[in-house]
Amino acid sequence: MTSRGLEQLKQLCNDAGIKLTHQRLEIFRELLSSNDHPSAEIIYQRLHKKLPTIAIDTVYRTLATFDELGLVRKLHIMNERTLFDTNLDIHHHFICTRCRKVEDIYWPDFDKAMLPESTEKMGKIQSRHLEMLGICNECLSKQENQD
Amino acid sequence: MTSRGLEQLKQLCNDAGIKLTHQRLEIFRELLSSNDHPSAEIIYQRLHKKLPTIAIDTVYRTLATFDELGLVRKLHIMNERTLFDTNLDIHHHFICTRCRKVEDIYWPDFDKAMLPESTEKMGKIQSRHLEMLGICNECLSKQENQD
DNA sequence: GTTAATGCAAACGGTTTGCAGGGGT
DNA sequence: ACCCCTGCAAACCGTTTGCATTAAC
Repeated sequence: MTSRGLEQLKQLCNDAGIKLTHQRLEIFRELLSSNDHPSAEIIYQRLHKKLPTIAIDTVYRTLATFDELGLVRKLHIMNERTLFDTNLDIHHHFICTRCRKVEDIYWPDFDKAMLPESTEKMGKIQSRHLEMLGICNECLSKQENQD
Repeated sequence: MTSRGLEQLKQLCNDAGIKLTHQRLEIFRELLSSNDHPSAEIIYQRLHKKLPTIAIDTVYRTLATFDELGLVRKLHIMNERTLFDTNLDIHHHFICTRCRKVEDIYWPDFDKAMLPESTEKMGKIQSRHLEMLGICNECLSKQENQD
């Protein structure tokens, strides 16, 4: 959600004909400052300090709205709760199978690469997303310390 | 689940020290004949004709066991129920966002390709999985017919 | 003032678990 | 005979929905 400001939210709400409520603004602000890939639950917890009356279903509803507006993208990784990606640039993900951390990966050469012919025959491809599973350095070093 | 037979299941159960029950055998047999990516529910429904007394939780438990044995692989796609992949060869997926069909894609050149340096620095990568989202030809032609 | 959005609570759906009885070794 | 596995039912947990109230326009 880099390089976007609160002004843009106002504009987007206007264009979409929906109201710019206090909750939407605060959830947007929270997403702006998120560098990770938070779940609805995590966003709710972080927001709860500032907005003690906010309900978890409002967070879900707002994230669904933001998804429709193209402000966030849903991630379905492992069997966990849905994560929300605020980075709209074309990118991919490294996922630590141990601590479940998700990190963004940029690989422009791959994004430009032609797909195999067999794939093109299956239908019209709209996007490609690469998931790399492994163990992150943090977990690897923890493992060494245990030995 | 190509190129594997029931003999292998017997061997695997023996090695793992678990029992080769009627249910496990039938679920394995069902998976052998699956060319798609069925959910636990679908496997349950298909099996119900042959084994009317089988319970859905047995299907879940058995699939979890098979996952541990490396006989199937879980797929977490869109926000749906978990799908089970019986194809253990290295491959990727084309996913139709309209009808939610999942098709296997082989791309050996990509499997051999070096990852960007930044990725290697994040940790030890164990596998990579590519998801291509789009509209399948079947859905595309349905769309044309509607016009 | 009108209408859409929120908060609350209850429902939902896929998946998991505790337990007692049954089947494989 | 032993004990793991199954079937049944109930719990579980993330997410969604119905409804009355509240707040944005």
